[in-house]
Amino acid sequence: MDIQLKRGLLDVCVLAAIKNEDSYGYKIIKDLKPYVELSESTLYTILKRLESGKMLTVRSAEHDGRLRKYYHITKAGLGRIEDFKEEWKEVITIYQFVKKEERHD
Amino acid sequence: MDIQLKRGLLDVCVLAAIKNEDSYGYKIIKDLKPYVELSESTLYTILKRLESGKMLTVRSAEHDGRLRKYYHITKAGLGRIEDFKEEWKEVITIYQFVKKEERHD
DNA sequence: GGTCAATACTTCGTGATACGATGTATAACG
DNA sequence: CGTTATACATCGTATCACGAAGTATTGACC
Repeated sequence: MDIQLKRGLLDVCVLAAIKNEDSYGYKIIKDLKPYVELSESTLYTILKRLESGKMLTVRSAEHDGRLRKYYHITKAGLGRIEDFKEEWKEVITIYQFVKKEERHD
Repeated sequence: MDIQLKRGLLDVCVLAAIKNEDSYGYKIIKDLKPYVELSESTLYTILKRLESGKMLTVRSAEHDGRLRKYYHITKAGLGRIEDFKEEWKEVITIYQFVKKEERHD
């Protein structure tokens, strides 16, 4: 999938992935795989961005002797998803414009 | 509208704007305004990118003593729009994932 | 017990790109 | 004659997704 097209989607996807249940990096990637593929470097960049934007909080926990960082969505994070859904209406309008411009010859 | 969300849309919008009729910079911006706002610097960057990608061809013409550059879509440009429509199916899947992850409490 | 895949997180550098700022030049309007 | 609209161009910057590379542990296979 085109990178540019993903850009507006990834942040919200990650938020959606932790919305119902706290999750951690590796699991987020696997959960999103059927919908969007993203590399580890991309994910961790996103998680840091979302954290500094107070869209989520982090909690470290040990699991089988290995460290795991669990991410928990905040009110702002939930708000971000709602904003996205609003903006989606504009996106649909744009898509319709692109589709509409058909040559009927 | 969120810049990131626009990123995958702008190129195709510009192509759609010249699809049925050759157009020029200033007119493209005005035609797109109801759907997406984009600045002149952005547009001319896009037009150059699309030109070097052979998505369109350019032709200079005088209009009322002023220079105008008319842009004409190529086969590749039309193909780009079709590819976009295909990719859109994936985008819809992603959107549905984001929407689906609702908390039902 | 040694090798390898899977799990899990981190850092660095790079290329793509939307935008504001700024500039040039002409036409139209009052 | 000043202002607005038309029309195109360039430069620098910030944001961002990604590949590459690295660290470290667990578990399976032979």
